[in-house]
Amino acid sequence: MDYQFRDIEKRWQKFWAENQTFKVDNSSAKPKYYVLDMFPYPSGAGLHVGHPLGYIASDIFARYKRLKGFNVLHPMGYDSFGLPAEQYAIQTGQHPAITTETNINRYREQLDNLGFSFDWSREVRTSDPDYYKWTQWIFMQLFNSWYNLESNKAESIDELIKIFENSGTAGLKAVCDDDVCIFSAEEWKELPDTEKQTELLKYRLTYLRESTVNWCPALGTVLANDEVKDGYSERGGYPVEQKKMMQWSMRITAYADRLLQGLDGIDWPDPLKEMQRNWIGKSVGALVRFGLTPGSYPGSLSFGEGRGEAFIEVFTTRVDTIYGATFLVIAPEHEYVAGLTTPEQETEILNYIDQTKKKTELDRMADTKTVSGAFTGSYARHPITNEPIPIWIADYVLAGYGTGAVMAVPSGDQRDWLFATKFGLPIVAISDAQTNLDKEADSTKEGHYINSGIINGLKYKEATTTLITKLEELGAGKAKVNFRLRDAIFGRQRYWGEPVPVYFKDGLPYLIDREDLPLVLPEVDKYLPTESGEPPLGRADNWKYKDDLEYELSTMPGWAGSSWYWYRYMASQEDRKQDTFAPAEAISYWKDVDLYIGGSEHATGHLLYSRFWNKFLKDLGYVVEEEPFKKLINQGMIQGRSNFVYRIIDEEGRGTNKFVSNGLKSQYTTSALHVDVNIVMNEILDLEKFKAFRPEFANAEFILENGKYICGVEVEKMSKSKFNVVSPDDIIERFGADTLRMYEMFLGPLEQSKPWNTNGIEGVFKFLRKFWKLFHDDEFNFNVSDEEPSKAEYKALHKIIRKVEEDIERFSFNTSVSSFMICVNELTDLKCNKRKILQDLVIVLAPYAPHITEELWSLLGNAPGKLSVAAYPQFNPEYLVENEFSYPVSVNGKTRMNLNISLSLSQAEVEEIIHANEDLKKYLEGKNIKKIIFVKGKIINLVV
RNA sequence: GCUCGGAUGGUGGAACUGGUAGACACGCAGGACUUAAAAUCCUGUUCGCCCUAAAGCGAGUGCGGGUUCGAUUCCCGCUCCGAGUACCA
Repeated sequence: MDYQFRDIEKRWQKFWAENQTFKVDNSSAKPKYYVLDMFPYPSGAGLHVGHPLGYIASDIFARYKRLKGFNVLHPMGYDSFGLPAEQYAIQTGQHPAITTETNINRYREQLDNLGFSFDWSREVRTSDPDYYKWTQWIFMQLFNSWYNLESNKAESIDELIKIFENSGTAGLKAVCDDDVCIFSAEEWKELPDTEKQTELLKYRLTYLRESTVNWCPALGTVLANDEVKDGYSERGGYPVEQKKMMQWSMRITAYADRLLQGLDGIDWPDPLKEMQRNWIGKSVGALVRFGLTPGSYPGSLSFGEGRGEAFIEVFTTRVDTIYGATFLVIAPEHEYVAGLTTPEQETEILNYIDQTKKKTELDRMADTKTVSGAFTGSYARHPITNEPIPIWIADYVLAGYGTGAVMAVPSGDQRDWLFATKFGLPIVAISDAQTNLDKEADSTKEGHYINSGIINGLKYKEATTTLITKLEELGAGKAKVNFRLRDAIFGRQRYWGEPVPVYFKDGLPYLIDREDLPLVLPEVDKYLPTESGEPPLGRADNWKYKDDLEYELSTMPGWAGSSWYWYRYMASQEDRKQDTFAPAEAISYWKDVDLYIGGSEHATGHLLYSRFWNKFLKDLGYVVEEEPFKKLINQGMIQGRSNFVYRIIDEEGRGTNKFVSNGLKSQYTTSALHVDVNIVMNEILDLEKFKAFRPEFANAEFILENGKYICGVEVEKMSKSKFNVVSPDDIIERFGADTLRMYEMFLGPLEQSKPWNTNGIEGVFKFLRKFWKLFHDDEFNFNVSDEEPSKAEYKALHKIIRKVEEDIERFSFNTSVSSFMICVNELTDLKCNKRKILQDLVIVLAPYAPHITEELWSLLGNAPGKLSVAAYPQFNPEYLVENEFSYPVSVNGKTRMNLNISLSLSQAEVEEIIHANEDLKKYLEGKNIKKIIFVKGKIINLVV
């Protein structure tokens, strides 16, 4: 029989499922290897051909590692909470759980058709109560923890209470809110319980606090920073505004430094690490206080009382430029603005604030060129020179970063320079290396300081340390590290997410008892906010803890369930009966993910949150590794490739039913129409299928070139409306899963983005048929010989054994597909049907094309299903040893001819051959050979 | 603006530490088999020059320069495309 891929693939997929071929144990004499894919959100559209790219790569890797003798954990699951199912529920009333279930079944079918070697017994679904029980449990651990900067890790809140009881806040180094109280042990003990709880909330790693959030009215929920793109929601593209709300947050900032440092030790793509570094945004600098002498401003600022004079605190990364600070700028939202504004300036300031408020986030971003601001009328004192410094407000200073106030150094900072120039403020040079100050600012760190009091004549490094010491002496400043990273908002006013396991008493949040987990999502009549604007959970009947206390109505964000899921996979079905998210033995066996494959769009979301939760769980001793994902590969995005037909437009500008081929379209007035890519092959339109594509095309006429209708091409996002979605199901139906797997790899480097193009898939299909043919005679009878292979046959085999090893280890899957083709072409030419060659070749190819190789493996008489645990053949370099090499001989770097020369010869002997060679003479034309470059096994180059 | 990628035939791409540029495949052209088509197989296919072929010559990895016996690969300067990020003090 010819290669019957449909029958073979179905049969082996069934065999693997029935025999649980890829089920893995949590213990083994073999070394462990954990290969993980980013689990999908099961969307209603199903998988398109771009989705499996990463899964195919990871499956090849997992299968290869099994052959190499590893105990491989390779699981799959679903990130099944999310907005689309809920939006669908709002429109149709269908419960999101039902939609999700349907979509998951469809995904599963599609994944099964690709022949992946997942251990499905370990599947997880984040929306499953047995799973989100543990998401809620982790939330509870975070609530019960604080971050101790002394030990530099998270500790139990009970420890903090003990500290308060023993010594109050004295000497405490903790990550906490800015407004924590200072108290002694005695004062603490005197506090009523509600106040104790209020205070503790300021330390908890997940906490409730009034904060400015990204509110999306259209979605009716808050969004995290990474879910907002250019002022619009990432999902749906709705406008997002800033709003103050009581919100659950995660104190990820406590881990900022560890998240930054951890990047150095992990094998991730550099651009991705760089994105995380930028997102964390560490800047090293100083906090400096500019004093406000009582009477120098009109308002009565109460903030300084009892603690010395009032001051404005600024953050700067260039404390060395402090002598160049000629004014201060504070954000329009800064809390002192009202207190600092003099009566004369009041109108101007109020106008300016008004103006700023009207600007949307987007305007503010787009319009970075216009300089605007207003003078408060008040002055602060320079901390070192005591000179009076005017205080301005301007919207280029952001309330949310640093202290919301900056010292403006117009000679060293371009924005400050523009501001000073516009408003006529002084620009003072501070370095002898500064040039062109009348044209622009110069932020150089070179040169020696001038006009700079105690640092005159010094260079950058000494100046900085000198100043910080001085400021500390004066009590006017200190070194400070600032991060751009904000705490992560954790609540969503949505239905389809994990309920927060919290109830309220006297307005304060308390955790439910652990025994009451999971807190199961209640039924609601509608998936919309309540009439009073409460989240959908407010609609649930009797949604009260112990029938009495109000539950939290927000649910958790999409990233909650995905921030720890790789640990749940470590728990087998048996393990999941235990009362733990994963047994300690399983965690200490699997430890971490050795290889993680997924898209780079998760750089500042999932991949950062996961690292945060992992570090937290490590602090508490539940997991063993500081970093969860040792090696990470970003697969490229597969874009769509749209095809177009060109409809001719008549004189009146109406579309006709006549279509012109791409090459001739310039001779007519046309409009381009998307045409379904599935009826186009190699840009040639299938005319009959086109006529059937839509009723109005049934009588379409065509103007052809060379008898064919050639379509236009453009690269766009893959989407239904562009008719460029290619489904893996169709490809598998036509060519089989093995062909699809190999073709997706053959398309190009894994990490590179590329448009999907079905042109060329036949090359891979032909390859598999040729491979099948090696094992069969012309009548397709299985025909394998036990004869001893020739040297050439061994050579072909061992070349591929080594090549595939090298390629897989460096994730270069496309090149090994080429090499397989070369190998099969060679063996076909050699008419090789020797078992000793073919059996090993079956093993080497198995990770790429698992179905056809399983079939041939059992046809060769081996135990069915044991291919996946066969041993990868041992590479023997002896078969590749050559004693002659065809040297390219070049003259002045230009290759002229090839010469077969024994590899054992020395340079002197080779030179002799060169000098004696007649054919070379014509290239020399009497010129003298100055030098002969000879690289053994590579090249001979004559310099003349 | 800043950061990070990338640019090689008609197309996808290969060339791993500087050593024969264009592997492998698609497409295209021609041929064999066939009544015909499909399938399969064979030959050619970077561009230019030479009537054609063989042979040969010249150019050639976005552009300009450099290092080197030798550069797709290393260095400097630019152009274009893509991604991320943005008054971050």
